Amino acid sequence: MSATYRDIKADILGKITRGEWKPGSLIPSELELAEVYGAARATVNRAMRELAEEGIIERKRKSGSRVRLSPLRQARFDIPVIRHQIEEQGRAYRYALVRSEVIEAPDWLCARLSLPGGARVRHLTCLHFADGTPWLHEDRWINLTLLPRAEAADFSAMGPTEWLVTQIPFSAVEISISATAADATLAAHLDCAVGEPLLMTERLTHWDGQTVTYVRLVHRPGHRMTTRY
Amino acid sequence: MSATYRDIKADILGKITRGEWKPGSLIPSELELAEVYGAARATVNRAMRELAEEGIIERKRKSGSRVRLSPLRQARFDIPVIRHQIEEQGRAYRYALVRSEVIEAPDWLCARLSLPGGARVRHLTCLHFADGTPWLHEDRWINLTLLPRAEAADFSAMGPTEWLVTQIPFSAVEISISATAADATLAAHLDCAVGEPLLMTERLTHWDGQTVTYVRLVHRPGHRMTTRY
DNA sequence: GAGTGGTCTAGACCACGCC
DNA sequence: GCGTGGTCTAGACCACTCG
Repeated sequence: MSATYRDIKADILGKITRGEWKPGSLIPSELELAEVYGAARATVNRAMRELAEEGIIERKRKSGSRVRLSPLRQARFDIPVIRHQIEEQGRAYRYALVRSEVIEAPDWLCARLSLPGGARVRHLTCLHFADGTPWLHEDRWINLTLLPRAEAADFSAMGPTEWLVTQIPFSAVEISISATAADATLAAHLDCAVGEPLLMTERLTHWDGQTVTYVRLVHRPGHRMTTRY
Repeated sequence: MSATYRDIKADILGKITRGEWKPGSLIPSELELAEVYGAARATVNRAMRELAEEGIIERKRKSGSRVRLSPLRQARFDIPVIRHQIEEQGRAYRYALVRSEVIEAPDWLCARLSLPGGARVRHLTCLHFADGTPWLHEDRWINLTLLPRAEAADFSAMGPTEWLVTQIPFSAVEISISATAADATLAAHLDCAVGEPLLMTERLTHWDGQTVTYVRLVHRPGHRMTTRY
């Protein structure tokens, strides 16, 4: 009798995946579908809206809704808390602080963070292990002008990522993924050969228009980021 | 007077980013917020639902909604159509078919695609250029058992990706990102040194429970995937 | 049991975008 | 203009879950 928005969404998605409604073709209007399914228009609207958000259909006022030609626009990757990611695999997590210093930001960092020359930053190098083998190398820079508390904080037991989420309420983030070659330091820390290709994630965290912290995470050799949709 | 769900969402997000509502703390119920904002509960519900989808808050029946402790769960990356990605930069797109063959799937491919031994596949190697410089190397395998039309298709002018979207209505996809080292072939095609670290995207496309196609996209040296949220 | 979110309805008005 | 999606409302019932 009463179709839920999930039923309707699944049914429409079925018609698309089975090829009954082909890419580029027009889908009946919300009013028509509401009648077909015996539901309110708001219910049909929610089903269609979610399909649009997922990149399966395109909607335009007056012209109606169409099945998208290229079936997708975006992929979502989970950003795990490192400790959880490792523990979910049933492996033991261990954290180690390798190096900690307070310095004047080098030029490349000033450029990256839009900092004035001579700004002081805390620079940390940390390692994350899974069952004793290196999992992730973390190079973290914290802007002390914006977060002076970071100068005195103790990162020997708690990693900077975990500490930072307790300090910064919420923030705009820019994430970048690329490939890099292991230099001597990375090779030693990640237990791999110099020159080995490694997956690198960089994150810039903004707050109130300024950059609070920059982190460069280099994953163990062979690491993959995977997602389904 | 009348607050839209966008207004409400922005206002709540503001309270969270400004630290008025701290991570872990309880947010007023929908009913209370509806009164505060002078809106219907459905309107508040939509604002809160979207904040939950974006990983900003957590909701549970009876216990209510809380600001998440770790402010995020996922990042979205746009999956561009290569041609568009290049043309949006104001650069000229060019496609080239490097190699095409129909073969029995090698063992590693059978394993990856859950194919029976001896299954025939079409294997294509293509290059995508931006302003004449190599942008992306594409290694594509198409399961001919599921898509026999692919055997006769001509990929000299149209890339397999563009052709496939016209053939497969919609599909489940698995995406994987990793770092790889350039071998001699890749180095020649992408005009870089052997051993250079390169970002690789792999995609498995399923249809009706079976794998239709597998593609390995290797990006030009220094390529970054970037997103904000 | 009772509070909270999850969803549906019927109706309404608005905004965009073709014609 | 007018059709389509975008959103809001007021009210309702249900489902989960905590005490």
